[in-house]
Amino acid sequence: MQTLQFSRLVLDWYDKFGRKSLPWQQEKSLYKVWLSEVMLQQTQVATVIPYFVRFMARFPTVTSLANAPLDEVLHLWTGLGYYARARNLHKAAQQVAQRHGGVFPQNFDDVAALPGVGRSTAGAILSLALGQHYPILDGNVKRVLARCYAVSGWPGKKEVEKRLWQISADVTPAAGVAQFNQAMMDLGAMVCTRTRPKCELCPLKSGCEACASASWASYPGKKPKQTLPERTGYFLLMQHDGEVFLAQRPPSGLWGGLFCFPQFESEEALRAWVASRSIAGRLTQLTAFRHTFSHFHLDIVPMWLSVSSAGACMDEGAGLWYNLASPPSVGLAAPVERLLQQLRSEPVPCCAAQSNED
DNA sequence: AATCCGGGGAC
DNA sequence: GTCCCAGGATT
Repeated sequence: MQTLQFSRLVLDWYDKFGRKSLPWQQEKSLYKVWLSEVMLQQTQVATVIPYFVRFMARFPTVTSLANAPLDEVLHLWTGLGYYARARNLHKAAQQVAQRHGGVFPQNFDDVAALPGVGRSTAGAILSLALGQHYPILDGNVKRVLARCYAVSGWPGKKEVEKRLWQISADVTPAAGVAQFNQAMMDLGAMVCTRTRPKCELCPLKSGCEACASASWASYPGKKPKQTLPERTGYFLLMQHDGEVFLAQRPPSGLWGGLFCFPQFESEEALRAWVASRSIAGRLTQLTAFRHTFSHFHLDIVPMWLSVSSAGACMDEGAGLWYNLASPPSVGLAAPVERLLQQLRSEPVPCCAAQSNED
């Protein structure tokens, strides 16, 4: 299919069926588009919307975001995942404030230099907000192009990704880039879906190689699957009245900057930690559960401990006594949030309440 | 080039 | 349960 024909079909389809009323499409600005694009990395639209609305209400400008404490940014990000995005977002806002006088940059290299912004996100920001001529390559575009041009192989492979970028650049028109790029994402999300694509509704039906051969299921190629390793984590739920102790994770890595229960690789290590601090009380094991990451399973064993006084725990790194009734604005990992919720609904776990096990 | 980084939705 | 999603940073 000619590239000019390709873009015309896509643009005509966008006029009729494309999305034009998403929150970040209203009174469009570089700041809104940037924020939405970062939130949308590896995250679906429906999940992002409430987070985006809360963020815009709390941080209406890039400067207000730059001036906020990182803990508050992480707090608003809690549950959205990939927390490095929030740390990068905050750092990028400060970069805009310092290097660009609080005005979001409009030059590709400046935008791509912001932490958390790569080639695709930079292209999306400048094309969607300003109509600058840049291609994008997100999961939606990859799927549409891989099928239309029968590009085989997993896009995680360098060679495959390079080919898709080339095609994306080829089909992206000089005029109407904003509508075109939005349309490609809409097509991937609404028509050219992962399973059961609605080919009869697709403007590219006539030229799509996968449709012609009924082979949409083969594109894009799947990631070679691996069995996830299993690990066990013992969480210490140390409680004093209505407060539980949380320690802050190191700034980078898994759950970076978030507040979590002190975690140990074994029950012995946990007991040793408690004993070395002369903390008295009886440990009670709560119901264990599994939390799965993209690259391993974590079996979590919560160990509850009631203590008589709150203190003497601020030894290594930042820690805080988290008040269950009036929670501070800090970032929490999903399983920690879950356990805190459990403590709220069952203030005194089973056997510690001197009740029988049945 | 390969690995790391989450949580949730769709199925 | 599995797969994958509006990817980027790190090594």
